[in-house]
Amino acid sequence: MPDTARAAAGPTPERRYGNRPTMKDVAARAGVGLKTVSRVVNGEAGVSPDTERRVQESITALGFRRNDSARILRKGRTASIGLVLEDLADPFYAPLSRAVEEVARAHGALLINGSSAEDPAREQELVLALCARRVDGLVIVPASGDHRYLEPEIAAGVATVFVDRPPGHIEADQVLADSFAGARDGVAHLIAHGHRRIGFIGDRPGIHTAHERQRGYLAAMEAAQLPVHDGWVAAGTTDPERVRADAERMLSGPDGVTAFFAGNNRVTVTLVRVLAELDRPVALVGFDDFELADLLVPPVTVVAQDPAQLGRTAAGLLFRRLEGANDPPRRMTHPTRLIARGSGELPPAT
Amino acid sequence: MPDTARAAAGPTPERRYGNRPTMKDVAARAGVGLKTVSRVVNGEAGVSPDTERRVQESITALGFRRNDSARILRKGRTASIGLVLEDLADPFYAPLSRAVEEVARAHGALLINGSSAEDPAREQELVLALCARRVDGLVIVPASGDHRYLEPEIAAGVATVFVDRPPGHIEADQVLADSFAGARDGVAHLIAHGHRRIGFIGDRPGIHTAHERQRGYLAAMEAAQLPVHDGWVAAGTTDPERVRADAERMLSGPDGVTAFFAGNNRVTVTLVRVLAELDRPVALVGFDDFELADLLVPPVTVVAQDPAQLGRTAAGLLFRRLEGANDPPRRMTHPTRLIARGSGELPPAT
DNA sequence: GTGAAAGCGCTAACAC
DNA sequence: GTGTTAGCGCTTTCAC
Repeated sequence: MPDTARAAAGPTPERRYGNRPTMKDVAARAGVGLKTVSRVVNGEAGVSPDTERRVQESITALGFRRNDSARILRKGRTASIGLVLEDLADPFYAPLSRAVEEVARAHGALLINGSSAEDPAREQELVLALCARRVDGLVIVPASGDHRYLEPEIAAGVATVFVDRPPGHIEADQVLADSFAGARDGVAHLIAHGHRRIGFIGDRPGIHTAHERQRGYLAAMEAAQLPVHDGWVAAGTTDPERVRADAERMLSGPDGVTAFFAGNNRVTVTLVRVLAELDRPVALVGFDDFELADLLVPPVTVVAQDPAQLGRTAAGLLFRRLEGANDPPRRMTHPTRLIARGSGELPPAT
Repeated sequence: MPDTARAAAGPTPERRYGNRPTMKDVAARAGVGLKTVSRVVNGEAGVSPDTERRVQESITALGFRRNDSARILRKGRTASIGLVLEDLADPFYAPLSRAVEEVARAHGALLINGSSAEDPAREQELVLALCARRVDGLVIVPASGDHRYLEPEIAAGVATVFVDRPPGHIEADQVLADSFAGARDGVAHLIAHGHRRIGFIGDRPGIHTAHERQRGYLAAMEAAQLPVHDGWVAAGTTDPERVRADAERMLSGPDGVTAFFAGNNRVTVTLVRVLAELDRPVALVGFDDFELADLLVPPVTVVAQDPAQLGRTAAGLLFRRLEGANDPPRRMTHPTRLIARGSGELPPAT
């Protein structure tokens, strides 16, 4: 009985991957050696046209597809990178993720991604799972403040780039927006339009960007020699209930604030809702641009950053590393841009 | 020279994965057998506390992390699923993607995803790359109309679920929203508010959902015995310029439309912009809900579907298959929900 | 131009 | 409890 028949007939041995044919099967059916199949599959030279045809026929007939798991094991490169961020569905991170994907694609790599849900333990679990898969590199939007768990991985050669927020307690490439300057300029913009009592509502101050934006707010107030009352700064979750309660508190009383600076897009949206219910105009500048901001009434003035650009830069840096660049870790800071649309130019209510 | 020393010293052989230690290295350093290390790493029983401690120490010292590529090769399961959709960053698909991720996570699987950019060739390329990685299953939002290329993969046991749009020329599980009924009811809503000249602007009719929604529009008009002029139906890319041009054409002249039904969220948003520039009110109902729809002026009436729910259902179906369910492929249709907010209840301008 | 043999790092099966 | 062996499906090396 020739090999060809043996491969096709008989009691099929329990095979893995739902009984997929292997190169060996293809070789047997085509009556060639294993290596020849490998050559054809990988488009290597040194196969006669006739042999190649026979192998191709065998591949099609058997429905063969190369098993990249085995290939990866042998080659040591997975041609995949990992992306861990807070929430894939967040309108800020979705374009970042998409940009990373495009860069990966341009380099022939697949993207594995996961949402940390702002939970440090989950971030670590995801990152280490990706390392176990031997992704070639990682792009991380940190949820955790301590990344020493990554030291063995980085030492072992996993390229790592942090984006949007810096890593904790380790040195690594990072791509950030200038949160401090952005917030400072946004608040200065409100001050320039006559506001003296300005509230700041931000995300949890443990988050680097949130902290920086709060610093920016304080810097602008101080630069204008304006006092900041205790109740004017609120930081916590971006839960709408919390934001609403803080906003309403800041607005109450004769000394209520006449303007808000919102620390991120979720806070901004909640504030838009709160302010829409008031009978007096209250100014608003928000950090992060968002879709339809220009269609609201009044249109919302924002400090915009470009998430897709952050993602592109981070992924670019990552692939530079993968191609061998080994200069010291660098921090790249992207500027923000104030977009005046109306809500930030409202004068203080009298 | 004992094994321990041999592993640690001497001219390090060129190893892969950036010179990562293997179980063999861990075993040598701990002075135990390979299988014992495997047991400890995988939390299997049958290791004495003392041995376990030694192995753990060795793991930490060496910075060992199990190579899942090798594990996958051996076990035949990758504990990962693939998701291919149009655009990860689209506000409709991002929550779908996130929902699939959550279900995957609950089943201990990672998610590899890719954007097809509505390009059939790119969809196929991505899907086959995922199959080569031997993902356990696939969730696909089709860009292509012909999925026969998947036949060998499905035959080989790759579980596949289509979501948002049905597959072409193959049988497979599918999870859809009821586009036809949703559009029909949305248009009937406009008719109920007195409109007789209603324009439909949709996505390319080659897309299943776009086609169904157009059918729904026509069905509602016919049910009300309303004529549909040639110029009242426009289908094409969701490019804002195209949508704007079509809308302006439909609005012009004494017999211009008094209301629009928009085929998806991108069209809706462009129409909101166009209508905001007019000096007369024009009614609008859009397919797909979107953030801030309730804050626009007027608030936008929509036919809502729940993308996260679609994703959850699809992923749930996928894991049912992975757990062995082999009943015939099924189609699950989710109902849509009309949310009246104002723009769809405007009467026809006189 | 082609193929045989070794081995990537792990787990399964079985021995001790 | 612990270790040895074989082999997952591929690529690498080297011989023909």
